[in-house]
Amino acid sequence: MGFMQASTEQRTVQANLDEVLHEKGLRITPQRKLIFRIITATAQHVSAQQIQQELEDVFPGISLPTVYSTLELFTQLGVIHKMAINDGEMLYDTGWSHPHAHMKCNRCGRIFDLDIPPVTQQDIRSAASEGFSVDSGDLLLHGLCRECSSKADAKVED
Amino acid sequence: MGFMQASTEQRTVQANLDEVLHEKGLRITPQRKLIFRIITATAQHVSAQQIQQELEDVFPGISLPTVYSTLELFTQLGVIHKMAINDGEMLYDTGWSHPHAHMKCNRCGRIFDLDIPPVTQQDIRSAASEGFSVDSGDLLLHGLCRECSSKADAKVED
DNA sequence: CTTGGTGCAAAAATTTTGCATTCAT
DNA sequence: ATGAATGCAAAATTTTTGCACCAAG
Repeated sequence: MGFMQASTEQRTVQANLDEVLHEKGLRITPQRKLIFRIITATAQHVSAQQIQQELEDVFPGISLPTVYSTLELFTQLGVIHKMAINDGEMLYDTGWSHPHAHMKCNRCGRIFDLDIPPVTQQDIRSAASEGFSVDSGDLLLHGLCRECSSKADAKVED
Repeated sequence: MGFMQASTEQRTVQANLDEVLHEKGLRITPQRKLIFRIITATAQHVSAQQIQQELEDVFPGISLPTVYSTLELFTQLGVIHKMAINDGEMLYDTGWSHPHAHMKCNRCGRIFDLDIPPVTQQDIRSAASEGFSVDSGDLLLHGLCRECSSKADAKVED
């Protein structure tokens, strides 16, 4: 449970990835480093497609299967967090960013990060009382973002 | 726990659907009634495929597109609640069941209902302070269910 | 009757799998 | 050198779309 800032600690974070990979006897490939860098550099969560799109700029020729396998690896290593928010699309966050909830705007469809703890100690205790041991959790709020709230009769733009 | 009995309240709920449909000038078709009945009769959330599978037993020949369009209609009418929990799969709950969180077991993959309010007043206030107006929300906890907790070295069975 | 809903088939979109090639160690 | 990771293509899944037919109001 060590949280760190995304920008200033970038080097540390990158080192952390190398360390984790090395510990597990996994290879430190440029693809893995780049994919990880994109995720950590992005303030908000990203989708697999977004990652592949950004990769095209700096490292053309990376395939989606590689992106997916890397994301799956990172998820299992615990360095990123995977969640189903958009309809059939998985989104990815840094695993050691401080816990936050997500907000999906019903009008524009965008997803925002909210500085709200998604899981409370109360949640964990309540779940435990029903026999569940909680490891992590995602809170997705639905409603209207600031922009869409102000223009009450806006249309869907995404 | 906390859910309506399939038989006692079923009529009321069913009447509620008819009412909503009638109010909006929408047709009350046997497919819609059946799909709705399945969702309300199911203690837990269901997927589109589960619904279609159950439909096959009592009303063979219902197509998945019909299931989806009906689910989408119900969602927009507010009589059911749609959420992305399983990887690329949407799950559906009754819209007027009392709010509850969901728990996904990392081992067996099953999803359980938890008697925990997914969204707190604090969440709503916090979101409002950032300019968001919250309409609803989903809380998905990850961890181990009771069964999988007890048998520590169990395998994935779903 | 008339409009809207259903069913079928095919398309779209996201994620997964298999295998030959390449590269990190 | 060697075995794991990548890239490509194709498959698997879930969801959406278009059109002809049928049924609810």
